[in-house]
Amino acid sequence: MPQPLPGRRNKQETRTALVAAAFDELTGQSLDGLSIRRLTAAVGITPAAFYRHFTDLDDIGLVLVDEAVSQLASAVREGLANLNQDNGPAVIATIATSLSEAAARYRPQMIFVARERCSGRERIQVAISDGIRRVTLETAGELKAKTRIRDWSWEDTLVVSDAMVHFGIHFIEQLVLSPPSQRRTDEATSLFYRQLFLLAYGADSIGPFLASGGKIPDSEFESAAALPLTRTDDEESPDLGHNCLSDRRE
Amino acid sequence: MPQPLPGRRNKQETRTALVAAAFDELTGQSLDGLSIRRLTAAVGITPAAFYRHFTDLDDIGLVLVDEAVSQLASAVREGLANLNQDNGPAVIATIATSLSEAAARYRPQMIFVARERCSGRERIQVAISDGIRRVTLETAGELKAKTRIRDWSWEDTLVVSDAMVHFGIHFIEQLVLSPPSQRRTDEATSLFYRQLFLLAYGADSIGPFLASGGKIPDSEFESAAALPLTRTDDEESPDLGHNCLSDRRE
DNA sequence: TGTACATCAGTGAACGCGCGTTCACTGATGTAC
DNA sequence: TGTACATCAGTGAACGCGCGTTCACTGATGTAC
Repeated sequence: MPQPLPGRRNKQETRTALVAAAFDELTGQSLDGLSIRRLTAAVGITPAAFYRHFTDLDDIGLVLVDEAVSQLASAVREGLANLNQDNGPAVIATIATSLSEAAARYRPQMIFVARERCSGRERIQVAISDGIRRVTLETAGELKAKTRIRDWSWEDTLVVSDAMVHFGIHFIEQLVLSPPSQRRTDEATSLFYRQLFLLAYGADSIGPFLASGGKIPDSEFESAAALPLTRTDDEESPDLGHNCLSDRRE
Repeated sequence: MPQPLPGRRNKQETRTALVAAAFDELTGQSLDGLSIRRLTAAVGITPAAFYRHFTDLDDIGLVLVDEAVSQLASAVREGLANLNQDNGPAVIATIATSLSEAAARYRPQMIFVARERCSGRERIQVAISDGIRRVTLETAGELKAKTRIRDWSWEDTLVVSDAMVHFGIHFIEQLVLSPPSQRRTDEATSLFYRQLFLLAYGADSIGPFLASGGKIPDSEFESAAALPLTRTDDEESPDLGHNCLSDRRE
């Protein structure tokens, strides 16, 4: 039975078209401004038909989040693929290339992430934050697996991966939120490149300090002093799994 | 003539109330979802009266940007007030304190900045980006004036200040975008604190490298290679002015 | 092969609603003389 | 002090519009026998 199910003629196609049209519309406005009527008009169906596919705007929004975060995660994963501690500049260049390719190829998806990351729609915002969190965790896993950071605590590693991911998001935002221009692209790329460099230098510089039993002095910063900053070798991995991003729901 | 102008009874008061009500409404939704009718109802005037004060939603939006960016800039300026190269941890703690105080005191304003920074309303987005750019420039000026970074080129200094500002925005976003909880606040503070530390270590570590005539190798990163990374002492300050943020329009 | 039936993606009309914006107006305030 | 006048923040009714959602329906498709 390779034929489509009875009566379900092109349901999946229409659904896909709706999602694509949504990304397209959201290139120029926020989810709050999306309208079911305009969306269905773009796909060539009646407004009422929308409800055959989604229960409401938040429902399709979560699908958008899923796809967008997924593309972001792929780009990051690709960028980190040949992470190692020996050829820093090349690794950083690879990361920058992966992200800027993703920004070009999946521009609507990246715009969506940037825009709705802080949106007022709580479910959407939470879903995106969770996705980014998973990317950050995976990045931390890669750092521990492949760089000198491997001796750091998970917590300190996450400080680095969070910084990397946010530099990356900042980079993508710059590439994607105004009409692409070569000059702006070059500037953003150069900025991202140097920021990762700065981070690598910082981590390298703190690393030996920690390894020699040192501790970043935080005594003067009372309210955050509760959290440890020392090196720990035997710490448990957080609820991560190195390919936590692979198990996409289908 | 200390009395109000004829007929203008409480115009300024009403206007202020509208702005306040707008920030209040925008705590839970984006500018795209704001309605003139709900806004005026919150203030206790008729929808039509809105047009005595603003021409449309974008118009009041620009006023919101102005106030919000201004509060952000004040917080950053306060945080940087006693920057110097000798007591890193204390300086970083001061910055963190200033930002988290601003997040608590001006929560609606900070939410607005976070949310509309990538909004689809171009004029709003550009206005916020410009504001953040000014904060970044001012931060760079402070770094050059008060830290070891003073020997860096403006361009490289901006790499550091941009990173600092975006860590700061990231920090504020975390404090402000979900209901405040002590645990989350502590975690975000600790993260911000360590990220600035990492940056400081990175800058310190690259600094001597540059000062000894070194150059960060970027030969493997062709597309960004056009931009210089060497130390330059005689470079012109960019269009900045150290108090470029002080000349608010009244 | 032919007929009766089930499925279900999409239709089209209808609904009530909140929206932005306009307009002639009101009435409190202050000024001119 | 009193009167005529100008100013203008706010009114309230009205408008046309696009919105989300509902509902009984249609008609193409595939299945049972």
